[in-house]
Amino acid sequence: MKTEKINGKKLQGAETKKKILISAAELFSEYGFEKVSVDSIIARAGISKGGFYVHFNSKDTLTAALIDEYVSKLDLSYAAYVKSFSEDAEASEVLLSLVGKIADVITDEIGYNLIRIAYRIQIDRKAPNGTLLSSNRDLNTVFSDLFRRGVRQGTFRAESDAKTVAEQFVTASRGFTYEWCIRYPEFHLKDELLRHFNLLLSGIKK
Amino acid sequence: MKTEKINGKKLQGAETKKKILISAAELFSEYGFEKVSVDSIIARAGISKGGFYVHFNSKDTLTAALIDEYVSKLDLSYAAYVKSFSEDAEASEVLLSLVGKIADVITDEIGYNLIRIAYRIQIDRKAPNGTLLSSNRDLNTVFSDLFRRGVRQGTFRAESDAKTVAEQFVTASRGFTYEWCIRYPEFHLKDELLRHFNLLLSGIKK
DNA sequence: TTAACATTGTGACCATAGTCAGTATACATC
DNA sequence: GATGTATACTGACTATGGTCACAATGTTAA
Repeated sequence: MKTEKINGKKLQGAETKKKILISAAELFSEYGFEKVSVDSIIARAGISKGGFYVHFNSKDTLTAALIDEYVSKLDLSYAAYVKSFSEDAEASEVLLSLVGKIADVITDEIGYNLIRIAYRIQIDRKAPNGTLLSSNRDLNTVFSDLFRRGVRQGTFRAESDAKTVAEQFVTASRGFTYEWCIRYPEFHLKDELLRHFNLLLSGIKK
Repeated sequence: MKTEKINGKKLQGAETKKKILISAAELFSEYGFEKVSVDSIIARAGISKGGFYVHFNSKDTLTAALIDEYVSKLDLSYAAYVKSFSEDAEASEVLLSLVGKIADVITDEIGYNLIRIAYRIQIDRKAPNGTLLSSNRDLNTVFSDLFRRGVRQGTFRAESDAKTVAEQFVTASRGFTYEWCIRYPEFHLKDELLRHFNLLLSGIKK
């Protein structure tokens, strides 16, 4: 008597999906994301081609799910990082530290290969919209909180909406990360990001 | 007696390459960039698979060459656009107009599909480095000239190097265009670009 | 002239992502 | 219990980008 008979078809499906995710994760960590074929994943998971596509619309969808899982852990650390500063710390200084931290995480912890694949998948749009984008939602909040702190402290202009400014911060960060992907290794992400945010802070006009 | 015998092998090769480019351009305009296979290109060009790969390292390389050809024409118009303003025009106003113009060209003239493919090819890095990036070199000059004008007019801070600032402008433009690609059609490129450049101009700090 | 070399070109072949008609099984309804 | 339906699953098949051993032909040097 099999467990799936007791627990129903949906549970069986969920277990198969988990098997795929585990097999893929293993293979990816063994051979790297780009060298793993769908065939090798299904071979290890012990299922058929068609079975794979019951659970994932594409190889990219699976990859996105795994990357998302991995990256979302790191993403949580941003809020913690900001909290490690004193409440009285200058918003602009915390902001620049955070941006530096983001650059470090991207270049050192996540790494070029993973980021490049994630950014390619996003532009191909084969993975469900926002699987990878959504991980930046937390970051959005962190940024808008920091902006509000600056306004409260009286050092930031209060003209703009915090949410809008935060979105621009995230977009700029992602944009510079894209640039890093297409210019790697010449483009120094941390330097350029900090330069840009410095410019954003002080402005160009007198 | 064939012309290629008179003019040598290299000319023969060049003509084949041209045949490929023309066939591909025709097919792309008939069916759209993504629906054209290498097989259909070589069928129309009347050559073999191997012959194709003598002249192009990948399908993306060919596509990049065609996109580059198409886009480089449009790119020239930026310098002309800036020249259409009076020399005395406020640098910041010309800058914002230019950014708006760039957004218009991207969204209306080049279009979502082409841009997305170009940006994907760049991230895949199968096309020779800079085939598409280089088209922004002119834009770089336009931006740095504008920045210098602002400094000369006394409205811009003179702290930064014009070349560095211009690079940031180009990077930010490209970054926001990437964002447009992954968020299309929700993300409004022109609005967001203008918003960002406005912020860059006036700064966040008081 | 001949021999070595470089370049263009051929087409069979491979790798791999994705499709689809059909099968099997669990569950709901009568 | 029979029937119908939804979901999971199978595996052969297709589409397509790319490779490679080899052939043909032009070029250069002895």
